[in-house]
Amino acid sequence: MTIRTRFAPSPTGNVHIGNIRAAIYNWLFSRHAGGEFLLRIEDTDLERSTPAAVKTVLDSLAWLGLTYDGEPLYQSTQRAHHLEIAERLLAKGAAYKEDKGGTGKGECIIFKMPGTDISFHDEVKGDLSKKAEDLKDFVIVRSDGSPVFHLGNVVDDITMGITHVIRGDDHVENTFKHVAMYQAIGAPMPKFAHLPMIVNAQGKPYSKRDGAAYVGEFQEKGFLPEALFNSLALLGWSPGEDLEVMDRAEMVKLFTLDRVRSAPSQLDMTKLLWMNGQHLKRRGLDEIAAGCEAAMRRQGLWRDDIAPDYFRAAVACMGERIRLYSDMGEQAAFFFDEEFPYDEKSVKKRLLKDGALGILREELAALEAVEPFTAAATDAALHALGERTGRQMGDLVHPVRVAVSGTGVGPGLFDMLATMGKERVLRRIRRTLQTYGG
RNA sequence: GACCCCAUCGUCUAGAGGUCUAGGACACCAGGUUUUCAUCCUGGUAACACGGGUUCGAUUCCCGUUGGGGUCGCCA
Repeated sequence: MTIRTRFAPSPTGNVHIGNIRAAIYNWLFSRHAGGEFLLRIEDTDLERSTPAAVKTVLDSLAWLGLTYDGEPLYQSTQRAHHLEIAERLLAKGAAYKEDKGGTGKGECIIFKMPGTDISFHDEVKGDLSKKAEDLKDFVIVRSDGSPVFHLGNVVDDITMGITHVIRGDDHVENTFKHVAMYQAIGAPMPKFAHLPMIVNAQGKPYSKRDGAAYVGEFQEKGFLPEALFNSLALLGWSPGEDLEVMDRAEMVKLFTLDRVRSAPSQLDMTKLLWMNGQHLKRRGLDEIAAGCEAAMRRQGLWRDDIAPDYFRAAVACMGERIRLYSDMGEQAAFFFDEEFPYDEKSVKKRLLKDGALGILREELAALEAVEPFTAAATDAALHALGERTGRQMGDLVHPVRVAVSGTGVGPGLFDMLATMGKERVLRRIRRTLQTYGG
């Protein structure tokens, strides 16, 4: 029998990380078993389930590389079938009609619980059971004739041939109802696995107030999909042997449900950031440059006059200082903008002290003579100047750094100078001298 | 409130009765490398919620307490 799992989101316009984590586990589990991973769009709430909302789901899956088999099943197309099953349950006496009053008007169809205790084996939580008196009958078809979640969910899982239902912890209580339905319908029972919630520092369900809660937000911030994937997979699952940084293939190979924990866990943004850096290292310069460019466009920092080669060189120069694509725009915009701002503190500390401007003038002269303008050559020139004047390298390096970048922190100075090129460097130093030198 | 579930360093976790003076990672602290920052290297601080059992022996098994979470819709 082929293992078949599914992801069954109801499109609301946002895909929560807890939800996508469930998708990741379903995907990992089926790919590990050589089975299928199906997609079902639970779009019965027509108001919220707009084409745009569906697209958000599809985009999130695609971004994370969660490929699904076959075409997505839209639940709204199954309505007739749902109602047919409801009729059959009615005929069997497993359901009954009643006017419960209250919200609805008229009769609805109610599923009759069997009156016995119900138990099932959860693949991560173990044996779960509930007493008959704690189980209540529930509506499966509203008085307006529309099927309720429980009916559609179970019937669709049966028609799709789902063998493993892997979903969030918030569904455990529903599962007792679902188990009863499978029995009443006479369909083979899938295996169930309930995943712990992702919570915030207060132990409450993780929400966007805790940083970012939707897949799209992480994408916008410039996170790598494989880093989010890796981090989310590790929230509740561990392959053992102290393995942490993995690509999808490694996780597929190692993933098993019995190594999934049943305690809720917090998402730590700092560790996610570290994870992102780890995965960034595995990417090539071209990919990183492309990601940084996309991020800068989103940040409104991209300029069409940035030469591709210069951009790549600047990204390479920043090296591992880039942990997030958005870092390029936030930390290294000075590479491309001649109107870069000067950091006040750095100016005070490095330019307006102890004759620093005088040193900068000498350095300008020394750099003017450097040809070709390589990192090694500028390095040598400033070292020579240092020897000649008996100054520490620190006294020489900092004024130049602030003069060409406006900030006291950044890549290694000589690499940065070589990357910027002689013309740009000299121009910036001259302008700085004019601005602050009087 | 009722029912169900959960409980190892600040965080994510390893640990499936002795191998645990509890291991790893992030974060943090100290030192080193570096012109700055980041990276990198070395070292360090830091946890089995509590109380009872079971056992020769419990982080590991059982019960209770405490704490936390989930569910109690003609939402999904």
